[in-house]
Amino acid sequence: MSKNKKCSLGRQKIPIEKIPKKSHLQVTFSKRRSGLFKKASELCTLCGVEIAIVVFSPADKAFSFGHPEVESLIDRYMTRNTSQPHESSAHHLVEAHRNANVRDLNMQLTQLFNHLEIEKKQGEDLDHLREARQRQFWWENPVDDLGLHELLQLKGSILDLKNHIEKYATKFTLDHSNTISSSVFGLNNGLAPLRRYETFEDKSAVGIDVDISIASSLPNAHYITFLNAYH
Amino acid sequence: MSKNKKCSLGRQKIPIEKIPKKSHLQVTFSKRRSGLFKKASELCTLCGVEIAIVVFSPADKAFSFGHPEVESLIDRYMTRNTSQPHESSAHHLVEAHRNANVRDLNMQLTQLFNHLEIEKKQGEDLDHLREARQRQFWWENPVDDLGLHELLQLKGSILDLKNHIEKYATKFTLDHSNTISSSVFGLNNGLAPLRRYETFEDKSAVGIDVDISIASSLPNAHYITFLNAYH
DNA sequence: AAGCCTATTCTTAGATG
DNA sequence: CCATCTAAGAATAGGCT
Repeated sequence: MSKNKKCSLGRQKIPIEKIPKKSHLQVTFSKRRSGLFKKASELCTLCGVEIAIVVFSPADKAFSFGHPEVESLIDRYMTRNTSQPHESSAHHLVEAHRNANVRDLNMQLTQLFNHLEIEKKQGEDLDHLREARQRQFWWENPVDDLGLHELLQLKGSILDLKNHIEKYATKFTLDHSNTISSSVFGLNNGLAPLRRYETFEDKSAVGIDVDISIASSLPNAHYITFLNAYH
Repeated sequence: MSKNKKCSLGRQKIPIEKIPKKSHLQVTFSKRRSGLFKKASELCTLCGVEIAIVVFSPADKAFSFGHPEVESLIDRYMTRNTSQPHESSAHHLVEAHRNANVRDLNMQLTQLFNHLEIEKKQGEDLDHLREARQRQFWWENPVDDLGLHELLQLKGSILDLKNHIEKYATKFTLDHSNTISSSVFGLNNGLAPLRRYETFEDKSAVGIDVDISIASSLPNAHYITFLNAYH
């Protein structure tokens, strides 16, 4: 509580551009981040809306705000946003920065450009998805769509699999009463005891398994199943 | 430009609680949303950080702001956040609302409670993941870990599959020169022509496919593959 | 880094076009 | 719905602790 002279000039106007001084930047980041989260919180209560914010600091540290919770909102966003054109993002970006200065306009441009790329990528992904489906059920296609080569390959794979299984079946009968602890999986990292395997009740379910087996081996299988899960 | 009297009382203080009047709420939502996005934009440029915001209106309409883009930031958040405890979210929630009123404190409580549930769910999910892995490769387990029942079921499934394939192979030889257009898939919605199937070059790859086939049919397979893709 | 202070700038409630 | 005006209220830069 120093009461000498005017100890502060009060708030100074600063240009909206990258703050050069690092210590200064850190303080501003902290203060404005709090402000942002507070504004978000107020918007939540005032208007009864749901908001998720994710911030990555320059040091790549993650900060987040979410009401009711970040994850569920992200899920909701992904479901609708990855499957249909997101007019809202582009539209409201524009409306949000109606009075924006040149720097903000630049950022809008960047974002719109990114959106373009995303849309393009989405289109390609849809193509890949279709391609993958095609491959996934290719052996259910009308046979005249398949070459002899493919059918021979399929037969070979199935024979391989049959041999694989028969090997284990044989081993089972020979090796019936042996007890070796199963350390085959490197997954049990002491977090919890592996639960014992539960029997398959439904044989037909196993049959269905085999039907979709080939999808799992596609190079982009992870992405495809991700899309499936969120569509 | 009415210059009669004092035409405006200026800004009035409003309590931070749900606005009852709907038209009023809509205006406030629009204004404050713009303000929030502007603040976010300024924080981006001032501190060189990356921010994603997702807002769901009461009418469940989605608005978003993102620099550089919402999706990539969400991905980054998910990768690190779903695999390790998110101290930042809880911690900074508290710090952000240091001067919060009772309502805000309530919201914090809600969020922390949600976090608890998420952590619990995460733990359960990890368990399920391990369980699923166990099932996924169950037929690669040492045979003494499998019951006779399971081995018989597996044999049955494989025979089914073999018959399935042989049916198509037979159809192929009988039906060789026939040409039916393949409208088997309801997926080609006029967006792009379906690309022709490309031949499998590697027979061993098909063998591997079958190895992981059973995973795709688990009830929670989508979730599992999602986790795989994002870890 | 976290809190406080203060002068100043920024945001926005309410009314109006 | 969108823009504008006004003045009160809120946020915050800079400084200090």
